[in-house]
Amino acid sequence: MRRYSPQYYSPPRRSYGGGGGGGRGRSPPRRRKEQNNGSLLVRNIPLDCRAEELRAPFERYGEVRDVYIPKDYYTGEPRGFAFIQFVDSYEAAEAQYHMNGKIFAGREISVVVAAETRKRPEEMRQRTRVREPSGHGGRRSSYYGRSRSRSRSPRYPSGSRSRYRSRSYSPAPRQRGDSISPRRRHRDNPRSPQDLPSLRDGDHDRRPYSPGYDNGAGPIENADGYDKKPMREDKDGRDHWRSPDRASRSPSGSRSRSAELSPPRNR
DNA sequence: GTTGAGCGTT
Repeated sequence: MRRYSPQYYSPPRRSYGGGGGGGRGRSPPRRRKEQNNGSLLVRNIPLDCRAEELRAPFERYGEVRDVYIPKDYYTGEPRGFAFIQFVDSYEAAEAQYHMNGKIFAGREISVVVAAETRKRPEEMRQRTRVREPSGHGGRRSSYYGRSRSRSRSPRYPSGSRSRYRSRSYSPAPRQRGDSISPRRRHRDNPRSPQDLPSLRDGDHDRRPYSPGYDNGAGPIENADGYDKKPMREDKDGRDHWRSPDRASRSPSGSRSRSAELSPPRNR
């Protein structure tokens, strides 16, 4: 058995001077070809900052593959930081070095190298949801006050696989000649015979995502007192709306744990 | 091929 000598081992702190918690020291102190995966973490960005706006200054240093602004899973509010994934990690490092401490939108942003690639919902679940120790019923959700205002209902997360996916990311700008799908064969589209007529019309600006920034003021809010359901009420809409547990519900009436894993409903 | 619920702030 090899035991680690009690030598003075300093915990891996942020190696890259993110100056702010970036890097997280998750990366081992080992010298690697690149100390990043091409992902940068940008902190201190305005909440109403758009991915495109962020991408612009960063693209100067390299090709940005993706820009992602994580939002609260439950509230849907931006958290004030963003991830910028570069195609080349070297460029990412350059961008990090140059953009770190730069003034963006009147704020000094901190750019650090991201730890790793994005996390999966599964990981997120464990992360955001504290797993209570089995045995004792000590239910203590002492993680950050995530569900601060649960007035708003989440955009129907993965659980509902709805197409309402709020993608606040802006995919890499595809240069012409490299179209992802030159011809999309529509299998059956009874609803819209034409698939996005004005989408690829000339040099239209790439607007892959229209977030709930509609009015800028509030994301998506139905505080009008109007209890409008986000989900579609189309006739076929409810057809989709089929609880998974309902179909596979055990005859014994045992509650599917799907409900437990499911995010907190609005009520 | 992907995945967006990413390391965070009051």
